[in-house]
Amino acid sequence: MKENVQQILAHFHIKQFQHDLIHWFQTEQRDLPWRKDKDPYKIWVSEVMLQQTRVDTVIPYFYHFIEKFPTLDSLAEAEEEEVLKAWEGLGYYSRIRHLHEAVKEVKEKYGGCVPASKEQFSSLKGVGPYTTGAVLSIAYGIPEPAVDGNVMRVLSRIFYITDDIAKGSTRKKFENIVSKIISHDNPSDFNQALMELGALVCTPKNPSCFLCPVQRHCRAFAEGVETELPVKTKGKAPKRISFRAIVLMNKKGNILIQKRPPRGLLANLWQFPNDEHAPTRNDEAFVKEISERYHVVIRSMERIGSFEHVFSHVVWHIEAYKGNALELQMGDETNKWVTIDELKQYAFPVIYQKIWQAYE
DNA sequence: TAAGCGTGGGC
DNA sequence: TGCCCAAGCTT
Repeated sequence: MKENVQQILAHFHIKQFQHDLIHWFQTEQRDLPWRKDKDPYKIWVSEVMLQQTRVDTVIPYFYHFIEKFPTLDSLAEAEEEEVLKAWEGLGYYSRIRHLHEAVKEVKEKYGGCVPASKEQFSSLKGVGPYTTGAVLSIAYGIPEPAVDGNVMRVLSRIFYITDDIAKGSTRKKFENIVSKIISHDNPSDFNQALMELGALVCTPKNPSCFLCPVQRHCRAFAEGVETELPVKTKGKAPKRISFRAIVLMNKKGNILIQKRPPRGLLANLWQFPNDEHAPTRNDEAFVKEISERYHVVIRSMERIGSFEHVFSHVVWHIEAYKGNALELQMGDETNKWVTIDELKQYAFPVIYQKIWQAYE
């Protein structure tokens, strides 16, 4: 039997909760680079970077990205290749492709000013319900819910909610609750405080309830069940895929690289020749496959290592080689022979960076 | 609705 | 070590 929102909020001291939470945030919040001003563009960039990504990982990327693209217009005018390079290593690369497309639209349609309209902003590429609420509340002070994993964890404990947070439909229930309890005087600090509390105090494991500013409002703490919340079902085990890759050098000392397709895993990033699409069973078949697909003659080949890389939904096992080759065709848009120096301009996924390190 | 989509850190 | 995770969105 699930309670409705009205029942959940019965006897809940909203004003007191808002004050306890916001006061704590204003005292204890971390000094983070995207909190230095309320520039909607910078807030937006930070929110996209922070999707499924830790604060400590994001900080150096944020500094570098904002230095390189200090304004929305500068990002809108940048080349895709350069933008992707600034995202190299952050993961979930569709985020930056969508952000790039979105800022171009903002430049064209809204003169480079991030729209404060929920309808307009949320229609942009890569902007979902969370990002909409986060940017509108933090940058513009608009009282919209910004429900992420932190908020669902915190509120599942505060209100003893046992819905499975792995289900998409559960987020709406929390948005409904937040829209009832959000501070209209300070929606920015309220939303950020819920997330900050989840990151610093109301953590997934071993929550620090003894120093929680809203302990007196928490049903889970009162019942002693905080470590059993939130309820979250597990995903299925990732598939394993094995294939080979090879770093090829021609007589001029150039390296062959290939741009990945514009959709799917690691879209638009660069890689070394491989047989991912049709894994071969032995060296002979591998040489034949690479020769035909990449229009090269492989003159020598040597194994340089074995690599495993775990993605969210798949595990790659790569046998890596290096070799010398003759090129039979000039390069094109997706297959290029580049100098070792030029390699640095192209964005590679981490697994191929590791293979390059083994080659060097 | 659920799968696809990265990476690095913590325990 | 092998899991779980971290400020989600798209299809």
